[in-house]
Amino acid sequence: MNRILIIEDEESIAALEKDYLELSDFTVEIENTGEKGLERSLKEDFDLIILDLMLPGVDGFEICRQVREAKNIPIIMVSAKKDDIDKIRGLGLGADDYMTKPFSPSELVARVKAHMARYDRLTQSGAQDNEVVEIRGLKIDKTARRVYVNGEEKQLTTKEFDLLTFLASNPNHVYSKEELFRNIWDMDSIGDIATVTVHIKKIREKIEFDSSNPQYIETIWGVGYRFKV
Amino acid sequence: MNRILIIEDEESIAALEKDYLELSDFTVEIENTGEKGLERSLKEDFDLIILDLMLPGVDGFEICRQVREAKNIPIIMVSAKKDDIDKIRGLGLGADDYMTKPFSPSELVARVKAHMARYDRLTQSGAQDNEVVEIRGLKIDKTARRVYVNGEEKQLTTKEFDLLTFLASNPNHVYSKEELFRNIWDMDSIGDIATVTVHIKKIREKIEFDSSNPQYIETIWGVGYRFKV
DNA sequence: CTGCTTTTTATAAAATATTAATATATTTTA
DNA sequence: TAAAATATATTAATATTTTATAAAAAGCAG
Repeated sequence: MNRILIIEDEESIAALEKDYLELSDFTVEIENTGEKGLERSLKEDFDLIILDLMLPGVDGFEICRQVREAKNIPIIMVSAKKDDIDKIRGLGLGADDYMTKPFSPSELVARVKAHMARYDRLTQSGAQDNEVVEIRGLKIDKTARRVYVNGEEKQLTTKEFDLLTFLASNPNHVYSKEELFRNIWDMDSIGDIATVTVHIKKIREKIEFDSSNPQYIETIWGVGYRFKV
Repeated sequence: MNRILIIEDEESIAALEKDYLELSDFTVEIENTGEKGLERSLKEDFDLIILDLMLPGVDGFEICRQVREAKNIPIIMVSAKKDDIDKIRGLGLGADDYMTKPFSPSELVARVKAHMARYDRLTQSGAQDNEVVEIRGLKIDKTARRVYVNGEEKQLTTKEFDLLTFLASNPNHVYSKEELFRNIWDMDSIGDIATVTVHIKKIREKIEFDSSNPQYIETIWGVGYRFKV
């Protein structure tokens, strides 16, 4: 799944871009201010950013600079003034592309695709050993032991991570608390299976939108738990 | 040193491009035919290719396709016809950029620089065993065994350097203390993994701004350590 | 011997895991 | 259908584990 963040204060333009990109199966989110856009760019896990230059608050130059300092993802800068392009280049901010308004949406889509393809080409070839499980917005990077929900990283503890990873790696399979305990805890550890319940609750608190109506880990009454796929 | 190959049959244009690029300290070579250009592209080790579409013999489309099959280096395609750009895109040949003649030489230079910078950025950061690792202000020169934080050199001892280098060379990967010990200490050395902890602390004291809130080496409780990328 | 690095040891501090008690929800049974 | 029985959810207190820190001991090169 490819997530794109559009940072653009003109809502109609942002909405238009979003529509076209979604037709090409991208997941698109919009922020209207520089502050929010910068914050989410750094915190969440987007695959590409479309960045307007003129923004209320933090401007595009500064956002580009800060994002590039932290990440290598493609950044496409958008500006109404043709002169700005030279300025962006001159500053060496590390933007990957520049478009002047107005532009055709299909042109934007073409460029987005090209940048993502190149990014994949250049980064994937560098032996990536990360084992990743991804189901409906939940992404588990086993090597890095990171968990993301819709791109946002969640901090799980060791047992929480192990338990979630076990369930997510065997989706659609119902495990009793005893089975979960045997699989995740040490063989010889004598313990109460109530601790499984508590951990499930904690995981839900962290990854579920509505913890009392879980969409990832389901309770099967009288039997155990199941990761819904 | 950055080597560029220009594949272009109009000698005057090729010469002009070469002149400008050499002013920016690139090493430039020219081929006038598709055959020779393709052969050298595959055989030699260029950092970027500027490729004219209309060529006697093998045309630009075919050259682009074949080079891209073998290498990831940036390819800038040049054409006299604006319509060709859509065609190149449509074919998904994996060209990195397109320019229509006539274009200003400074424009070309700017694009060449941008593409090389991106290429370096994306390939160097992908955990390879480069001699220099650079992540968010931390620079490790493995050959010289020097460490810099925001340009300032820090004096690390042998073990500290080895441990930091190992982690930074495999960023985003969580390693247990046992794994770190096995990888950095001699196989047969019987030791306490507590020594890993102590070294981590010492490294943090030297490279972190706030040692108790580390931004390079993270602690993954109950599991080990991870170099944050 | 001397100064530096590395390792060990002990203790403090931090984070996490478990237990236990209570509340809530679901199923069973009368 | 209501009460009882059972299972899970929630919360908070307690226990355990893990790591950080500091300092001493051991090792080592000049």
